[in-house]
Amino acid sequence: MDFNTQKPIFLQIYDLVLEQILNNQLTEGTRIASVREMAANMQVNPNTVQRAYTELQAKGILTQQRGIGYFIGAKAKATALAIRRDEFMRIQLPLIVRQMKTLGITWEELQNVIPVQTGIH
Amino acid sequence: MDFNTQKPIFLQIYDLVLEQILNNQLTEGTRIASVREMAANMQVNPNTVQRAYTELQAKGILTQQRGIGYFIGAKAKATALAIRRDEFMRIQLPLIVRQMKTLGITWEELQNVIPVQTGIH
Amino acid sequence: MDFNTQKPIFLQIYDLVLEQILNNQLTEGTRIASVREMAANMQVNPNTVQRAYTELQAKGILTQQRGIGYFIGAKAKATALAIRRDEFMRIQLPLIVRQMKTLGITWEELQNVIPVQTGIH
Amino acid sequence: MDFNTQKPIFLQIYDLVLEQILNNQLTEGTRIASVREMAANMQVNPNTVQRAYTELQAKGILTQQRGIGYFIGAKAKATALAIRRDEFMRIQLPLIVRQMKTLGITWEELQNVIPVQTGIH
DNA sequence: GTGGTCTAGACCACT
DNA sequence: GTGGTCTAGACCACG
Repeated sequence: MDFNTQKPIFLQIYDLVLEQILNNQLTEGTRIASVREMAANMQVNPNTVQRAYTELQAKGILTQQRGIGYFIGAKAKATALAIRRDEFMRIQLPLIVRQMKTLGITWEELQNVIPVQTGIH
Repeated sequence: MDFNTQKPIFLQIYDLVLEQILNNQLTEGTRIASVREMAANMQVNPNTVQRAYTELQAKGILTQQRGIGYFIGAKAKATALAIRRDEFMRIQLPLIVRQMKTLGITWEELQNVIPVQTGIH
Repeated sequence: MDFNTQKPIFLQIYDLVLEQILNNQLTEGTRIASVREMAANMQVNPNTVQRAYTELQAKGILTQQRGIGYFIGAKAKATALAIRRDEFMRIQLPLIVRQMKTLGITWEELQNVIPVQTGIH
Repeated sequence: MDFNTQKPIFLQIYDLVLEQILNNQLTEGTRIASVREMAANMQVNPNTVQRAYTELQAKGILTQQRGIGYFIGAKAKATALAIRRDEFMRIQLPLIVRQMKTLGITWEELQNVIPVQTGIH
């Protein structure tokens, strides 16, 4: 976890789980670390993890079995992908396009820069 | 101003000024609305405008003449463009690329969606 | 059992037994499944079944014969009905009436909707 | 607030606001008590109020103006009514119907009891 | 002043 | 053991 950024910790955990589902590191039906375990792993207060899990549950990514723990829900991967794509297309993309216009950056220019960046990492 | 978003209002003003400079709506050497005027226009607390102006001044976009007001600095347009491009290329672009990868979005797909969005404006 | 609801599992079992008594699926004097059997059937922790049985015993619905098992008590059906009716009339009905008032739902409207719902079962 | 019930306090506050909107005690566009004010009124921790407000905002009942406070949203009344009606019809009504069946309570019986109850209160 | 987040620690119901 | 709620108190960004 990155404690020195603007992004709330609970959101960082939320995103982490989503990403691990998209990466197949967490597969549908498996149990995810308990609130307390995750809190210990992340060096974070259990309440903070709780909040992330609650939001994930509200979106159908996690399901809960009482007294047992949280599990990756069925269709979690599809849902996660849909959520992310929607966010990207609806919120981020328009901002990007608008900014490129005012800055006079073209798509061609962009695609020339990208190979350099992705080649390094 | 959009009061119902997460983006701080002072940042919205900051961005607005930058954009107007890039659009030549504000040209170098002209006087920009006073803190109070701008606050009245925007239906916003003067403190908020003050903060935006202060940050713009720190970046050399605005210059202050005490008792007279704020002026668009020399080279403001070039500076604004440099700031924005740098931000975009160094910070935003890598995030975008990374996200597109995990979401499986291609550049071709993106360019198909964009005309629809930009066609509206 | 429904693990994904807010209703405690032990209460779900409690309700199930009551309902089966009212439906004559469980008749007075018969032996009910042992805690372990029921737990196995329901895919549930024996403690959970135990709790349901204990509460049923406290209300006189079940009687326990040590070393043999639990039995449906004499007058179980009458008791079950009394408990339920009392709960319904004293606790639930006033809440329902109050809510219908604030929502502007009439009894006529309700009875139009119900056939649709009950027609399915 | 009722601290001795099963119903979480934050939900009680949530419901209270919804009810006051339905009662026209809170009208669209007005500012609702700040988190801290409400917390003081209710003798409750600010975090608890915060949670209620956040959920209300997520449902579009409240809107937020940064640094100013929460306001009753446009269409709040209609939304509140829709939420409540949906809950009632989808969740509560089927339970009621099912219970009436097993208890052998008829609608006629019900409507005879109700005038007595509502007459008193 | 406003809301937003986080921690530490507690208590509770449930399995 | 599990999660759910709550408190007290703190710190922060924003207006």
